[in-house]
Amino acid sequence: MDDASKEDFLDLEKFLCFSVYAASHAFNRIYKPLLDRLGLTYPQYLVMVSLWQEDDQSVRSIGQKMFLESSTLTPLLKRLEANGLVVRKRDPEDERSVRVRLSVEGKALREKAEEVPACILDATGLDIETAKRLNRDLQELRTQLESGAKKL
Amino acid sequence: MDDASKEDFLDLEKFLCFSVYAASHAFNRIYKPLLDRLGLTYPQYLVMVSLWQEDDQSVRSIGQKMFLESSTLTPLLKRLEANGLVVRKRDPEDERSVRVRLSVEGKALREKAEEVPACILDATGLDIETAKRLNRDLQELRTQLESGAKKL
DNA sequence: TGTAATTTAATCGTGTGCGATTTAAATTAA
DNA sequence: TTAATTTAAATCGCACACGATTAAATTACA
Repeated sequence: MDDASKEDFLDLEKFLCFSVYAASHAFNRIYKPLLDRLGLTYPQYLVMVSLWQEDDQSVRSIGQKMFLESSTLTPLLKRLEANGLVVRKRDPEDERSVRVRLSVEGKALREKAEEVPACILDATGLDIETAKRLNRDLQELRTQLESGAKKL
Repeated sequence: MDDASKEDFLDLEKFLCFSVYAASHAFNRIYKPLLDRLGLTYPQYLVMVSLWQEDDQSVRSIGQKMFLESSTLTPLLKRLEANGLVVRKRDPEDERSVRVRLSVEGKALREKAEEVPACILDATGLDIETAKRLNRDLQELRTQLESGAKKL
């Protein structure tokens, strides 16, 4: 590797991983004022979105969709429960599993949350098509990284 | 908004923010085994990359490049110092500022870290051109989000 | 000159995230 | 049927990440 390439490898701006990292934080920051009004954090909001799409999921199911461990989800779900948005209950069919259900308040919050995605899309400054393309590329990237993880 | 669009807005997979969020975690996970060998976490690695590119920076300077607050950086830098990779010292010219310098060990670690970016690029399964394009798109997105943040 | 405003790190509290371990329940094997 | 294995959550320790606040140094300016 020549010196120029070495410099390239050390230029933070050229790190794809860094761009993803920084963009993720930027999203977090832009969501914050909107989600504060709903009394949600960003990961909590994503869990609620998942539950609005499909109520009554197991912790495991939510974890698979969000790529999170129970060690992350359990405390988060407990906080949502403490805030009265969901109810956690062992599945009588399989006592290992915990079902997460929306409460009345949790369902009601959906109305207030409906304006959020449009606000965000607006803030990205992207047209729908570009957003969709970027979305696809990132999903592919994530899939690749997950399959690549085994080799390292 | 008709019902179909409403469903769209609730499909987690269609959330650009979620794709970024998930890809960011995926990067984190794939870096872990590589960085464990160097005794670094992922954010610590990014700080080291910044210092390898330009040694002797203030906390402020690192924060600006990485879009992080001192509340995040100070403990992280203290850990790097505890591990003998950097030295933190008040700037005699301006006592408000803290200069962060690589130690001999910190400089030496660069050799061992040189193989990392190639491993990662390989794991993304992307060719250089696609990686560069995605990188540019994400940088633009971040810039947009930052300027959009003021409006919300 | 002296006081107000600004800048820079650090500190604190809250909430993720993850790996390793633990506990309990369910499934499979012997 | 018991025993071994697997699975699902929860728990624990550690490391970010941020907002709010604080303390100290510097700068602005009246």
